[in-house]
Amino acid sequence: MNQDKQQKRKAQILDAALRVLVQKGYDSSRIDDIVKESGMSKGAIYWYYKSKKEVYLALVDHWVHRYSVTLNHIVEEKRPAADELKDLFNFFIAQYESDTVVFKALLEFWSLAGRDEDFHQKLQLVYSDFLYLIQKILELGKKSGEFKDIDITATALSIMINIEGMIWFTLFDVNDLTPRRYIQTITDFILAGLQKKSH
Amino acid sequence: MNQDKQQKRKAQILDAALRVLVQKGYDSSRIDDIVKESGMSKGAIYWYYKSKKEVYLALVDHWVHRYSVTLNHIVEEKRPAADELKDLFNFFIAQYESDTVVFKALLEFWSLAGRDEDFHQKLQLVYSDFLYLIQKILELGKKSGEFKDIDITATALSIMINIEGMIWFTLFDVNDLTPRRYIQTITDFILAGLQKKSH
DNA sequence: TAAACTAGACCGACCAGTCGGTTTAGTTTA
DNA sequence: TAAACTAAACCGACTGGTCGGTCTAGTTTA
Repeated sequence: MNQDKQQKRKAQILDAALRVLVQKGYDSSRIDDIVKESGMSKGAIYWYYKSKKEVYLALVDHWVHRYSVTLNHIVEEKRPAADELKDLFNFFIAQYESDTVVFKALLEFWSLAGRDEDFHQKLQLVYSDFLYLIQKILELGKKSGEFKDIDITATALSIMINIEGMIWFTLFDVNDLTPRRYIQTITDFILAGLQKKSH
Repeated sequence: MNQDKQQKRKAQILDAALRVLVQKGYDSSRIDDIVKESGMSKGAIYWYYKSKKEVYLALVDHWVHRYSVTLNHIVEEKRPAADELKDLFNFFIAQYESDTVVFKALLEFWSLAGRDEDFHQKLQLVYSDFLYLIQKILELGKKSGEFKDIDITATALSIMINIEGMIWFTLFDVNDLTPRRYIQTITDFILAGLQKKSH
């Protein structure tokens, strides 16, 4: 069986695992749920992954890989820092509007990171990279004279937290506030705080 | 047995439940863990609460009640909106610095809200109230002419998300960034975005 | 024909909640 | 005031069910 087919099979398992994860949470998600959801057999799942935990660790990698391609692309081409930030926000809006399930899963992984060292290590790395990426944008804006002299680390974290905060919309209602309007508001807000007055 | 003793017993259970919750997560937390942690017997716990779920639902109420006293106090006395906001932030810094365990538990409750209707309803209410409180402060600042004409709902949510974002520090490391420095940075940031230029 | 499966029985560990019984604190009786 | 009584508070062994992971015996795919 070729690599492609194997990748498809793995993706089939991970897709099922993702759906199960957001419905039940990690601890209450059953291998048999993944069996049902994926349409594969228990044997097949244990053929590709050696344990339940391995499945979910692979799920993190799967999505990190998907996201990092686009994210790195945003920073690579040199443009005004403000535009790069906007692209970043827009990417996550688009992501949210096309499918909220990944955001829901994220919450579960945060929770897991708090009590499992393997998940903690993996996510620590993911977030270090993500923060580094935002910091690069901020530094760029600072060096080019586009941005004020702000605390880059703290600002980067705030930006990240506001993006991750979209999880909130998957959980609760806020009057008629949409993620799009939310992100647009905080984009304006953040840029107002960052940019030097141009007049 | 008098009310006081009963309340003490319940607090003893809830304290233990909180510690167990952050160590194991909801689904993997065992009644026997609470037994061990509280020094009480299984029978005693089931005497006060009819199920595991009831214990944790009571835990939410317990802390909501504790927090709401202070929070409402901050808004009650009429002072400049910026000062009220600062007090809000300072309250959560103090809270975090004295004990991070409640922040960790919060994450678990968010996760639970995503898959359990009872927890969802309870937290929806908690957050509606909290958002309402922040909105009141923002409206106050707007009416008094202290603040610009911002999107109150979206700004309130962003403030809340940045506060809740302190959870991040219980999970991961960011270079040498502390919650205090983080909150101070975003306080400046937010106030800069909100306040009218005073010169 | 070897790898990639399917179906599902099975094992051992684990655990929420129950229940029969005991203790404690307080009240009534004689 | 001491014995008898009562109900709340509490104890912990036990049960019925659950589930991750294994394994077997056969089938399909490339």
